[in-house]
Amino acid sequence: MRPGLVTVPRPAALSLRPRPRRGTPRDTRARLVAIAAAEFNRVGYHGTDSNRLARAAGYAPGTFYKHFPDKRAVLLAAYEAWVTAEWDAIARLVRENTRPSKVATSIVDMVVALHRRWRGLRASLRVLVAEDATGRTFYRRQRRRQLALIAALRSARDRTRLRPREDDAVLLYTLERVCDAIAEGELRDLGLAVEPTIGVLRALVERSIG
Amino acid sequence: MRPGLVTVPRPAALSLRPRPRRGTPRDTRARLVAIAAAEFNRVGYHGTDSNRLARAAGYAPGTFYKHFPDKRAVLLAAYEAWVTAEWDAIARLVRENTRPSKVATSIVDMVVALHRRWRGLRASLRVLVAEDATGRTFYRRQRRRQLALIAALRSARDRTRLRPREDDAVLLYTLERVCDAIAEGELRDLGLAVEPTIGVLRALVERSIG
Amino acid sequence: MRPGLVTVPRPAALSLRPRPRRGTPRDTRARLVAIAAAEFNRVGYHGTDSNRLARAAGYAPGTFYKHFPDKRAVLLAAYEAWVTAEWDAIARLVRENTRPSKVATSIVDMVVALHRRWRGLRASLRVLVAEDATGRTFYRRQRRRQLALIAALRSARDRTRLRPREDDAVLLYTLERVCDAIAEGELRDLGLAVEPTIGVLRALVERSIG
Amino acid sequence: MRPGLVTVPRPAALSLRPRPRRGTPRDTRARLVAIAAAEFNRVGYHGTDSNRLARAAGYAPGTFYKHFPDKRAVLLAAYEAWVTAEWDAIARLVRENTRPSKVATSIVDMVVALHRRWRGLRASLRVLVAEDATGRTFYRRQRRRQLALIAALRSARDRTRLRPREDDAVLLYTLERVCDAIAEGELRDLGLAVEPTIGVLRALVERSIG
DNA sequence: CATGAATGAGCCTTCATTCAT
DNA sequence: AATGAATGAAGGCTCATTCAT
Repeated sequence: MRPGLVTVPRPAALSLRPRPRRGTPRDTRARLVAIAAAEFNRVGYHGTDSNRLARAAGYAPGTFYKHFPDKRAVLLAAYEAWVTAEWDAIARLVRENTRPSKVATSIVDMVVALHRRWRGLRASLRVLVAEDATGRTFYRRQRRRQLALIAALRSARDRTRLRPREDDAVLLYTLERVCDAIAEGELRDLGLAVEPTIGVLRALVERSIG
Repeated sequence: MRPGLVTVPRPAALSLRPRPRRGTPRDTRARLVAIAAAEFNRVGYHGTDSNRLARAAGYAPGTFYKHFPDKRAVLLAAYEAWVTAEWDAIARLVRENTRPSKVATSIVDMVVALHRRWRGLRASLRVLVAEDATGRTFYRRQRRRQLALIAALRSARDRTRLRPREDDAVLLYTLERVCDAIAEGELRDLGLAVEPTIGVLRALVERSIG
Repeated sequence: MRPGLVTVPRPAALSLRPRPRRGTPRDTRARLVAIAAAEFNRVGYHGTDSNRLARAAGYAPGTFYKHFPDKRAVLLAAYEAWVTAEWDAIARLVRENTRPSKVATSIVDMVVALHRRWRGLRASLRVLVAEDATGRTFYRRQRRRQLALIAALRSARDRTRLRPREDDAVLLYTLERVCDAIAEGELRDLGLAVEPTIGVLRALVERSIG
Repeated sequence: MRPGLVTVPRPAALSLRPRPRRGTPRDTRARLVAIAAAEFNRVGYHGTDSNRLARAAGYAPGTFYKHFPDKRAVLLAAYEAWVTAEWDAIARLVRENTRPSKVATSIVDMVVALHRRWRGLRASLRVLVAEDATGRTFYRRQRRRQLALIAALRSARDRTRLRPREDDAVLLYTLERVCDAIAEGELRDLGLAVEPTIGVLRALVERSIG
């Protein structure tokens, strides 16, 4: 299954224009976010031109700025949708499986797949985090959510053992960084095998969950 | 001791001018790299403009382009100096200590310190890696060097045990990412304690070395 | 009658601003081309800077680049308008007159007048032809059009005699080069009389048409 | 025989350096002019960088400006050498032949060959003429010399018939322009045959001389 | 709600020229 | 005579953003 980021509403009626012009603000906004995710993913934050982005979504430049205060804002919206999708999926996997090793495997596999699919979007966000205070703040809020989620996931399984939250954070960073490296092709360029590396990650996650 | 990145040669003779007008290309280049490192560190890659950078180093814009083909090139030069300095320091620590736990501690402390001092420079490089193919290639070459270094360090201590290089890579990524998080203040924002996190890193490194 | 190159549309409504802020792209483009023609004519290709050009037309620099991919493109547009205007005029003269000597005289007079008026624009194009492959291609396309036009003009008058196209080309080059010399004041500097020279041209053209 | 523009003195002694550093001002100047001719011919006036030019001749940038007030001056020097060489050759041909048709043929052939060989240098001069008053003045002085030479050549053969100098000028312009067209490949792009065109030129020259 | 023409600050880069050695 | 490090004015082009319609 191709991991979709944002669901774009289909136009009710057919028209010659690529996209319907009038619509609810919600739909317009969703379309812009979806296109933005694809564009950032494809050419990066600075490689994405807000005018082109609007046109690609079937709108004029001005329309874009009616829905977002600035270019940064769409990236944050797109990224937030991405994080939400990722963690919904993870939560689902946890719910649907009981065996820790199975859970760990499917989580790592999914995270790798998502990072592969959205590596450009993630890189764009990293750029924003590096350059922009707002981006930074946003990013940390996401992290806090993730940390809370992890804690919740584990406490649902095992109420007695109390791992320090610092361990969770380190695991989170490791998972993220290594999956990025896999997605970017860094491992291959380093002459390293991907499967064993994924195996290392699975072991780490399993130990954390188990 | 504040870890310095590049040593700028002092002018041999005193002069009324703020900077010597003529010097060896080596010195000029070194000055430009030093200033560039500081500027990138302070305001990031896109926040640094090549004219200001040259002026800050005491030169005219054209001088900059006599020494570097473009803005990207100074960042790579500055970053390379940084990496070299970091790994020289690590190698020194390894050489000077015998007890694994002591080595691990001093390595982690030093890496944390360097990441703290040069967090903006590192972020700049990350931006370039995200946006530019040359930056990417350069980055991976650095990584390969690091991996080779790690392998060399360990084989010097223990020839029998063969850890897969994949483990080293994961450790490297973890160390880097977590140190960046510490340097950027992410941990604090997450309500996590820095010391225990550093403790986790020390343990990881020690296990890898020991 | 002063030969005009491009007619710039007047704004429909009066406004306090020196220029209308919004207009159809067609009008804006036409204004830019008209100003560009005048600027290139006045200070040459390298003497014209795109920002000043835009300002002279009442626009900001960015507006220029919304209408032309680069500076070269306006020159080509302006020159094309010029060539078209010139040959429309020539075709009109041919249509309106029957006596070959009359036709030859008015053609030469007009060409001299146009070259005088637009000598700087022509010189700018020559610079581009000398320096730029695209300029060269463009120039030759114009030439082909001219050659085709000449052939058409003559065949309309005299179907039997077949002059080789090489003769037409030589005539074209001669006419162009000598008119440029007149326009640039070369003849005067050479101590030559303009009228007799024009007489030579008339004779050549008449022989070609007759 | 490859038409040479400027004869460069050979270094008296062998050395590891590409060129001897010290020499008479005359030699240095000649070397610079020779290299400049080649560079302008290859990449045009604006495409030639005075620093590179100096280096190509084996000197430092400053040396160039010790011998020429500016970049323009070398172009003029190189072009003057070219014109002199061309007209020396023409004068020689006239002296060596008696039959007008033979003279005309060899003149046209040689002019075509020279224009082919030095088309870039000629184009560079045209650029300067278009953009620079000094270049213009210089160019006209050359023309005056040519006109005087033509008059001298003819009067040596035929003292009775007095062709107006205007005719000579028109012939000169035609010859020049058409040879440039041949050299630049314009004719080929126009689908015209070169040989017949050269034939037209020969006929014109012969009629003028005869 | 949507449009899209217009904005303009900003940035990188070039290259002819100088001058202290 | 030659050097070559340094200069700095200049200019082409981008793109996030605005605002009148």
